[in-house]
Amino acid sequence: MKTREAAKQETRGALIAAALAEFAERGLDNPSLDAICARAGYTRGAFYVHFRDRDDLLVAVMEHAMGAFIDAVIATGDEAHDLEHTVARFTSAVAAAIGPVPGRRGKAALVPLAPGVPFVPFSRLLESVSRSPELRERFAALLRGAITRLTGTADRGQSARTVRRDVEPQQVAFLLVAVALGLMVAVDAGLPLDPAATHATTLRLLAPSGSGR
Amino acid sequence: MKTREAAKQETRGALIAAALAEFAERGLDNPSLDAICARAGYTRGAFYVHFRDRDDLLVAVMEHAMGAFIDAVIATGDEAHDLEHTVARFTSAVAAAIGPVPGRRGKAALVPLAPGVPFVPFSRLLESVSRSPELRERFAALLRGAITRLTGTADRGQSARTVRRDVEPQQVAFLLVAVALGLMVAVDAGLPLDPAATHATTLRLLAPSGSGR
Amino acid sequence: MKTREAAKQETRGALIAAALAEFAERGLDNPSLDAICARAGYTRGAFYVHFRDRDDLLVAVMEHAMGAFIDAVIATGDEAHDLEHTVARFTSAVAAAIGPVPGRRGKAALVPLAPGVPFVPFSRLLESVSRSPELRERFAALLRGAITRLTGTADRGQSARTVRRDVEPQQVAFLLVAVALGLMVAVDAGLPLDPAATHATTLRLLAPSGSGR
Amino acid sequence: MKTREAAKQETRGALIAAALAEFAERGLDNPSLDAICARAGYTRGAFYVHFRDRDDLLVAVMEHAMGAFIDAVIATGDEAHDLEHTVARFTSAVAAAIGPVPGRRGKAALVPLAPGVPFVPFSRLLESVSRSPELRERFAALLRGAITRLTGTADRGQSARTVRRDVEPQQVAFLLVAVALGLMVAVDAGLPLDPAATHATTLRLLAPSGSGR
DNA sequence: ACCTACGGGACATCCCGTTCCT
DNA sequence: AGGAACGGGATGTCCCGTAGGT
Repeated sequence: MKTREAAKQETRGALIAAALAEFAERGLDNPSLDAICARAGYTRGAFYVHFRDRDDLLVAVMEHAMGAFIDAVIATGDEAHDLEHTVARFTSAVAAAIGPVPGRRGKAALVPLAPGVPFVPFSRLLESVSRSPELRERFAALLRGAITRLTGTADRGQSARTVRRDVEPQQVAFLLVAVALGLMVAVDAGLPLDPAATHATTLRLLAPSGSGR
Repeated sequence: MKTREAAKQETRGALIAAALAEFAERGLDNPSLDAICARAGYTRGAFYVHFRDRDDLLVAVMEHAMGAFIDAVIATGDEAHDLEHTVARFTSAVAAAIGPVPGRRGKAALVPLAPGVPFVPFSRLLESVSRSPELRERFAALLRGAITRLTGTADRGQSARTVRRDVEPQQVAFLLVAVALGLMVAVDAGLPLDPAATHATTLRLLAPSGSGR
Repeated sequence: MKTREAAKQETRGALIAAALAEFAERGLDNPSLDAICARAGYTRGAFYVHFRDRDDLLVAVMEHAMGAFIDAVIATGDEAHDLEHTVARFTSAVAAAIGPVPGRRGKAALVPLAPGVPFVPFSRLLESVSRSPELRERFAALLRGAITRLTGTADRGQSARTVRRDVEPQQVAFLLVAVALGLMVAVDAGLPLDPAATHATTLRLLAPSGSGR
Repeated sequence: MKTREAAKQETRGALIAAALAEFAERGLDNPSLDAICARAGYTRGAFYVHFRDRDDLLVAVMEHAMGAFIDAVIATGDEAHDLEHTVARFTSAVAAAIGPVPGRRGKAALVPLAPGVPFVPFSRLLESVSRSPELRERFAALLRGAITRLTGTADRGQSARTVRRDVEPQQVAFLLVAVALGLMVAVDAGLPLDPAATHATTLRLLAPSGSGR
């Protein structure tokens, strides 16, 4: 057969993919392990080789979802040069989170994972974060990273006179992250979001006082 | 006469109280209905007289929690005259949410219900919101109400020149609610919160441009 | 629906019947509880309402088989007037135990239950007897009953001069029961049985010394 | 050189001994292969080098037990010169089977293996016989051998006028084996055995008609 | 209104047989 | 030869929702 480790990772991957699909289609709690395993082409005997229990699987799945979430909502890497771009990005990302799944009225606010991959409701992500300490720490680290990056962005903005200078960059970053999270929650709850207006207002609050307009 | 109705409501209340305690102690999913009913001094037979199913109970319990949440975090009624008070109120409320339960380090960000009553993690509240459409609608209504009130507050602030006038009151209200929700999430995830700084920064962003300081 | 108790007994009966069929077809250990329950039209949830565990079911099934066993092999009730009849009866019964299931070469020596009902290997019966104390006691009681009846038969035989008088009736009865059991085991093990010869020899050993021939 | 083969047989022996001990202590089905292997100081990896599967081990173990059983109960070799000795031997052997294990009241009728070695209940032996065709055949062969030897014994007895001559020696042998097996079953089921009386009655049935007494 | 218990279904554990690896 | 671990399948427990019964 294969080389042990390869087969193992393949099985694990198939289980995670199947779980992801089931979670997206039927919620985080409804799919039975049997259903997930059957979809992956295995039985529960295989499952317990790779995961301690159901929660352990959930953590593994959410680890995937989390990176995508941060990528989409908070902004990644170095391409986020200015605050304007960043804010535009996450407002539209949050807005987009509702759009792509029109058939599912009640379950808006999903976290985009990867292109062509199913979604996971934001509240499910928080739920799993609150369940598993590991995931919790990982989520916190992601938020801290986002704050750090946004702090740099804000700092550069102040140097470039595109951001007002009477507020501390770190506080600005913290608030922006809070806003991003809060928007996810609000949209998840069904509040209508006007991305353009939210974007405009946020930028105006951050703009230097004399900046025309 | 009335005794029938009274006894019935008493049973229902006892079940809700027991559920609240169990939920706070062991999470939203772990406590069995048997455990909850036993704690209330009944069996599941009584339970199904008062609630359609487990989710129905959860809704009832969270309805309680929700009012308290809004009271504590978003501000209620008429006593919130100015934005400064309002913002101070919710930042300190969020901060306070961590304090009162020192023993449970990892499970911060709890929703205060009533004095002397157990707490429910914010993520649990979101979880149940995402589960039940009724609760979802109720939560959305609370947020809309908060936005409405805050819109009024912002509007009055603009008239009184304590709030900058180049932003729409409704957008400000929406963002403030988002910040409040986001802070809950962030604190829930374990991020450190500096209430004073957050408070100060928020107010400065909203202050009129020439407002000294 | 039904009147509680009726439905309960119906379910229990269906499970026992299904178990009996599965045991006869596939052995005592091979059939899974799922298979048995499915055949009865239930799930394992129902099973554990009626039986403590798998062994408990086995006991219940064997209780049925046991009565039939005694009926067929050791002789029943009052119709067994003389030893000749009795011995003829059990030798032919043991011989018959092999016949009716031609397809199953290796699994001879089955216990006839009721007409039109599947069979159970004698060794399976002993196996379950050795597992459950209740069943053990019940089996012992049956054997004691058989000995008692045979003692009476032998006694009457002695009075009628058809049975030799220099042996104690009780010892004769004991030996005859032992022979019956031993024949079952021997046949179960695959030894060829000549019912006529065995019958004749047994009777001759018991006949009075001067009895012709 | 020989070391390979020696080590191999040693491992196999250790596994059989461990299995024997476990079977005697906890039954034929309860002990897991892991438990047996651990007791022998190996893992299941070693096990499957020496045995095809669990049943294969059982056969190997019971092959041991079987010889001892025949030795003790049916009589061996050439020292069994007359029927009186033979019958005395197996009645006392069956009686002895109950004695040596006083602590385990409920589990009488054990098969002595070797001095100082644990016992196996007779029903266990039958159980395994009914499971494995090889073992079955081996058991049948043993019984056939016993019948052959007893036939010789009976024949000699008839020549010596110590056994009645109006019955065929082979039928006598067959019945005696059946009685031996039946006594094992009866004692296994908890019936009280009076060895002396059983012995005396059996002999009298076989004695020539005019033989005093 | 409340209890008892039946029946469905999920989950975690255990054990076996096999396969890769040493 | 022997160990490690993967994957299949069965078992028993737990829990939920419902339906008889008081």
